[in-house]
Amino acid sequence: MTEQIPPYGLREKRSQGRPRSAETRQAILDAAVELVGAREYRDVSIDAIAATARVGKQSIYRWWPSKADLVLEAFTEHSLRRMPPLVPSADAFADLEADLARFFAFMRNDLVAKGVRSLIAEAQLDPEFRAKLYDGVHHVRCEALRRILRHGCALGQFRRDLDEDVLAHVIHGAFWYRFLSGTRQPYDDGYARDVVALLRPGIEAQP
Amino acid sequence: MTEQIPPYGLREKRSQGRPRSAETRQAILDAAVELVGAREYRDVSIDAIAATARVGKQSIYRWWPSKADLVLEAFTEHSLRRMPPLVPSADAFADLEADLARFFAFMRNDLVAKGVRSLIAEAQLDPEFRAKLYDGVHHVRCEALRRILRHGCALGQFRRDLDEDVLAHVIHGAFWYRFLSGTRQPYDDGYARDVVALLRPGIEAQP
Amino acid sequence: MTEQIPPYGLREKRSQGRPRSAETRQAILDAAVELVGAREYRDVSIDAIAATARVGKQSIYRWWPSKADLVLEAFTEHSLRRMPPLVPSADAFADLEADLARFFAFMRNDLVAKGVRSLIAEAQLDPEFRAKLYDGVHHVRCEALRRILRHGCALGQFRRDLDEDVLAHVIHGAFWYRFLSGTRQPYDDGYARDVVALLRPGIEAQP
Amino acid sequence: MTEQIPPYGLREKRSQGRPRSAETRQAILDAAVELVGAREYRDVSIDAIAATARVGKQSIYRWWPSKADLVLEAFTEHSLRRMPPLVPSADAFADLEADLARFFAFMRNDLVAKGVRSLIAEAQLDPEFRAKLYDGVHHVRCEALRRILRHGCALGQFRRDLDEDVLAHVIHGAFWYRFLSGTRQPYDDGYARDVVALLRPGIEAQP
DNA sequence: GTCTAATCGAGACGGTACGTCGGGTCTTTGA
DNA sequence: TCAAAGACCCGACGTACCGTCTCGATTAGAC
Repeated sequence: MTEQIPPYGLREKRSQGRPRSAETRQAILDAAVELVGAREYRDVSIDAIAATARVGKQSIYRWWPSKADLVLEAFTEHSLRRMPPLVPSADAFADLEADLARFFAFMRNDLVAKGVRSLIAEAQLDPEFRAKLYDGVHHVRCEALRRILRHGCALGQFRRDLDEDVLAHVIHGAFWYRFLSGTRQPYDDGYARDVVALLRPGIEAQP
Repeated sequence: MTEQIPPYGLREKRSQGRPRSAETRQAILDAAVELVGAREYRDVSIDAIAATARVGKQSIYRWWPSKADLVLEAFTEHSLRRMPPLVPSADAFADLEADLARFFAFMRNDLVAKGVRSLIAEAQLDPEFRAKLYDGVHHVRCEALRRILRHGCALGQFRRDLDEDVLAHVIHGAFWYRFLSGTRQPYDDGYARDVVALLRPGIEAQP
Repeated sequence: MTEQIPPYGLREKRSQGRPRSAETRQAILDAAVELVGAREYRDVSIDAIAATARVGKQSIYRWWPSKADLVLEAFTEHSLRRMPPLVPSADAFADLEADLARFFAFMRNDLVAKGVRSLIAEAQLDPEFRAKLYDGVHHVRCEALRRILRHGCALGQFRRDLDEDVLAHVIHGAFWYRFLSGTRQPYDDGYARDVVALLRPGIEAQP
Repeated sequence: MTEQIPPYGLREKRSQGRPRSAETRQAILDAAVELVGAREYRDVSIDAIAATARVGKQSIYRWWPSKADLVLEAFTEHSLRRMPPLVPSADAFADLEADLARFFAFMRNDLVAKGVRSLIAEAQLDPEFRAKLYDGVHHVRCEALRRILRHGCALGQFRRDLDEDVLAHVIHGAFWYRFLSGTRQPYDDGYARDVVALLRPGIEAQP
């Protein structure tokens, strides 16, 4: 995720000196999630995270370059990784709709939504972080979608000449637009169905 | 736009006292655009805007409740309003693609992109501002799209049973995803063509 | 005292902008004296002074370059200026002894001693501040002594060929040594008498 | 010197385990002197001393309770002990002047002066350390002076009824005042001569 | 032609958070 | 047990902005 800092436990060489404390790390991540849930992201200060985690501020700055990076890692561990991959069925269109519906449901969780919104905001203000977020969130989702697309091609349901990127971005865009724009229309099961229905004729392999 | 404070010149009754200075107002808006262009939005402080505009800080707070509202108004006047409506032709699909391509080109301008990114970021962190931004930006674009859709229906090119909202959000989402997610794929004329081509079978009226 | 910052109320031009608040200034000085009295100088943080004075930290940094400068001004106003000049009598030796005894008594006050010790400490660590402290404290005392010396010469009690600086430094040194060195011998009326008695033969005009 | 911790090599029983490294001890003391010479005492951190000495921080804290104690020991070994006792001559006044002049010259060394100033500063802020410093520095000097006084008495040059403490403090005060107060007058051979000359009539045994 | 009240530039004010530094302790590995 | 390394908790630092306030100086309409 955050490329500079390898995930805890994976550093190649046990360097000398006192090793990093796993309790401290987890306390910080937990505090971050808790506070982002409890108040506006803007109003979550590093000071408050440190105080909540009963940790020195330096222990945060030692391992994460910014609040955004910390929150990204916190939410990645807390929730974003918790969406298990979909098991493909015999109907790729159904899989597509199910995957969308499942993702929509996942994002309707208030805590998750709040965290993701914060990350999106941060990403707009910092191109470097935008890249990190792409790798950590968007890229993962795109891969999931791509798997369904290839499965649909293999099943013969989808056209062979589809541009995967365009399709993936249109489908995901449908979600992100409703999530980010402030429109009041929901991203629910019905929306998932409508989106797939709208795109189906453009995707479907001709008989 | 900023609901609390009606746009300059529209307040019903100017009670006695010194009237608002138009130069001051414009200097503030200009300074805001200039500074957002020159550095990162988060590094643009109200103090800096006031100093650049050679204006007292109070003169900013008197008329705009926050930096975000100021920047929204500044960019609305500076650029967002500058996109004239498209004149409909005999081919609604061509109109759709042209409108998209035109909007993409508009957003490829660095200054505009920077301003819009800032506003999107702010909108994620503040639900109230999200609503303002929807009215000021997204709603306007949706209306433009709707006009094309209705024209397409009138021409008999588009299906009558389309859900305008779903279609508008899918189309716009295609743009916003590429703009916001950090993916490296461009939003250019080719993308506009691809998006319309992908959706065409789902939109087109059946013979 | 602090040369950069003219004493409050003496700045030549009423510059534009909100004028400096006298209440704020006094609250800061009072808080400084109070806290230096209540705990060790080292443990008096700028944060604590600001909090005690119910004042923003910036309001301290705006007017004093360091804690030492603040404490110097605070104690100058609080106590160091409070020692009224001695009225010369017909016996310059008695005047000398009385002035010393009076100064000793003044410095036996715990609060004053604590403040002065802090300032001496700071002065050792910072040559610039040492100069400020010399002007504000040592120089003032030297002047008082010089006045007595000249008076003694005028009366014909003191030798004419005395080196004022040497004499002043020997006399003051007698005090500062006991005050600063950590010796347990007191600086009391008896010590004032002994010092004057020891020096008398070297000072006295020969018949 | 540092009462809690007996000088290296004097602890009665070295219990089992790895013994203290003399190289480590010396490296720390050397680093302390080097850094105090190179920058301001207040800017010399324990971290920096440890890094310069290529030593763990704990190895410092294990043996010295504070930076001040470390610097006191470092300078005691480095320089303060290096002033050999004066050999008494047949003229106690000349001895007195020579001893003063020699001490002045010693303190005119920049490195020594910097170290001593630091220690004096620390002593003002910490009564406990003040006592240590008195024992380590002031008391030693007082003893040297006392020896000259007694020699002068034995020779019949000095009055028998002198108060040793008063005299010692006046003489030493003459130095410390010029050293500590920030006055620009020097503590040189001439000053030594002037001080002794001023005091001579008060000291000299009456014929 | 005053009077009056809001506006203007300027900048001080009470706050909050920042990211860094240093102190003194603790926990590893290794000698 | 000591030593080097360095992570840990803690608290202070000095700075940057925030949004509010208080000045003197303007300004145009109301009287």
